[in-house]
Amino acid sequence: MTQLLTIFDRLLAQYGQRHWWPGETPFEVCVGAILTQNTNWGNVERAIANLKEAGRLSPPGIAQLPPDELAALIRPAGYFNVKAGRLQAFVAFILQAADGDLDRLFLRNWPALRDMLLAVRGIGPETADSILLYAGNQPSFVVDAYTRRIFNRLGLVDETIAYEPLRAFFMGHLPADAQLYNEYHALLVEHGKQACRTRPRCTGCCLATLCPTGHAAGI
DNA sequence: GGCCAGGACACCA
DNA sequence: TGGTGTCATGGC
Repeated sequence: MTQLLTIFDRLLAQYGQRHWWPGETPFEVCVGAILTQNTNWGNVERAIANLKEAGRLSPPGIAQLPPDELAALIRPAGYFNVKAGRLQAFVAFILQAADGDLDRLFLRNWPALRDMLLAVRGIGPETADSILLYAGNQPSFVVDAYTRRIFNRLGLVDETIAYEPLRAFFMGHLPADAQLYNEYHALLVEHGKQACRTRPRCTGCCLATLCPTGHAAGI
């Protein structure tokens, strides 16, 4: 608990509040969560802009669009055929489960809703947790490639740790606080982009003195 | 021109 | 259960 909060405090001091997730509405956050799968966020922004311009950034707007037309709109996000199917599976789910009303959807018990989201084709654990946390404000911690890389370098987890145990590591050591989870994941992404991608070890960054590999070895 | 980016899934052993 | 291939664009 203390160590995880120390890391959080240092990241917050370094980068400040991130005000995540970028998106004007909860639905836009959900769409972004699907489109950003293994994809640079800048490309996702182009795709979302296309959907907005076409007046299709809504559950019925996406549900009623022919798959090839939807794919053409989201083309900049990459994997456009795959993601078109995933977006339509997601909107079919929320239309069926809550008549397309996300506020209503998030009234459900969130662990049960997580299982329902995971059953939707194309919604894996990271996407489900991003939707729950950033669109639904539910305390479901999001872990990603940056999280695994950073905490492996800190010597706290194995680099091959699977998604669920890594998520459980955080949720077992932190209070169930959606605002804390929100900021923590956003800070980890920022740190991953700025520091951990450009340095082989976390020397010279705000976490250096906590890093047994980089700091102690002086790499 | 190669690598990477806020994954998920099918297939195989 | 774990490893590998596939999906694809755009920035650096």
